[in-house]
Amino acid sequence: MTSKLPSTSRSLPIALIRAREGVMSPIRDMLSETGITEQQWRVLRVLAEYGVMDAKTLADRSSLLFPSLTRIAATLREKGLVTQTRDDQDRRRQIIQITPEGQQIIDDRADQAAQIVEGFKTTLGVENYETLLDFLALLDPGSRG
Amino acid sequence: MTSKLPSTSRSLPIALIRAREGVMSPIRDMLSETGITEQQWRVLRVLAEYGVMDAKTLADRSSLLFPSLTRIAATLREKGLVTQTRDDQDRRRQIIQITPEGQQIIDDRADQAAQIVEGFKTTLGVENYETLLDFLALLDPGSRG
DNA sequence: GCCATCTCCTTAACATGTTAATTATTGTCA
DNA sequence: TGACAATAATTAACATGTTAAGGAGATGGC
Repeated sequence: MTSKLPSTSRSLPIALIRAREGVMSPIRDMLSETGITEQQWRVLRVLAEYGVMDAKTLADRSSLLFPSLTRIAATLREKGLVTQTRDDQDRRRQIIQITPEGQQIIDDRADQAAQIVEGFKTTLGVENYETLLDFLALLDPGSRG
Repeated sequence: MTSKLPSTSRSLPIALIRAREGVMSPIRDMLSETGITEQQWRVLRVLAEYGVMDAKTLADRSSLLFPSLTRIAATLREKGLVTQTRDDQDRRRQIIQITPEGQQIIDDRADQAAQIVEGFKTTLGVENYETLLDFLALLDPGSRG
């Protein structure tokens, strides 16, 4: 088979990068006032949604590699937005929990973030938006059978 | 308006990250043998497709921020995969060109990379694949009206 | 020509992505 | 039990993402 590469203007990886940049740009603008990064925001959101959990689960749910999460957790601890304690049953595990201060950041920005998302739903149309999420899930090996 | 954030399991930014990871993982595996990174590959591909160009255009077409491109170009120069010369007409501009060694890397892996892409087309179906690219373009402010 | 301004590029500083090595703890099985 | 494998987390090293600042060259109005 002598297939040829698609033009970079029609490349899936590049399209994913550009779409991500388009989506994250207004979110980053919103977060710039809070002093936390996009990834720190993501970790706090997962903790707010699911509650306390161990670091490995948190990394998975936040779509972060473990070394990244280790650093981000340290930063969030310094900011007083999460606490980290060792699990007594399995002393390898670190249990991470959001603090009231961390929860406050989520609460303060949830509406604004939701409106940004609504804007993209409007851009694509609600039906296309859901279809897009389905297609993206198919590209994620973690959500395929 | 008291909108609520979508669950992180149905979050567009996270879905984009996970999809990108799913797509790039096999490409990174392929590139690991060559000693170049995903971004260096992207730069070489753009240069191979469009030919010689200035650094700003290269950054745009590669979807890289300028500071990143500066570093990547330096790395590729050290590897002997590109050359960089100052533009005589506009001495602010840096002209970047792929070398035969750089072109060889593209040529050696083009078929393999194309087959990886074909795999995703099969996963989604050709029609859905094209629809996905269209949706992603709508999220990219650089390609909207 | 001169100055303000803009553009292209580089550098710096910090955060994250990525892979590999290391440590501490737990689980397994002969 | 004791050796060995597996797991959770950290650390290290290097590349990139991101924002801000700075340097060099071009541009336009006066």
